[in-house]
Amino acid sequence: MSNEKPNYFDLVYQVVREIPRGRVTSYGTIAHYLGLKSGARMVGYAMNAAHTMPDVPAQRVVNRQGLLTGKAHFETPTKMQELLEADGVRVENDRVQDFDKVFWDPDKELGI
DNA sequence: ACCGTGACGAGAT
DNA sequence: CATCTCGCCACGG
Repeated sequence: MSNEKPNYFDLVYQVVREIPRGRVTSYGTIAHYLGLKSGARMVGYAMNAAHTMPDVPAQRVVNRQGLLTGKAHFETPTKMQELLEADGVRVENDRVQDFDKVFWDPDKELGI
């Protein structure tokens, strides 16, 4: 049944919108939450098109190391860091400080 | 219709 | 411990 194909892009946007201000998460975490074990790339690619979607704080999504790998895709290379700092997240040398403290886990926060 | 590429991650060597 | 390779889905050429 389920003739509908799972549109992961949309699912990713839904999750990203739930990220609270001052928190961040990783591509792989979102992917895992959606059931994609190794679909982290998909999440990143979805973010590439996120600028077409409103209310999608892509700056709150970083890689597993807490690095702002996608900063180059923002309006300006420093925009991502500025947005994060505006959220209250400390960023230094393109890396989120206290990453484990500001980390937002959907499995934990939203529940499974 | 086919192939390559892409804001990543985990496992293998 | 560092490096390499494969896998995941979608989209462009």
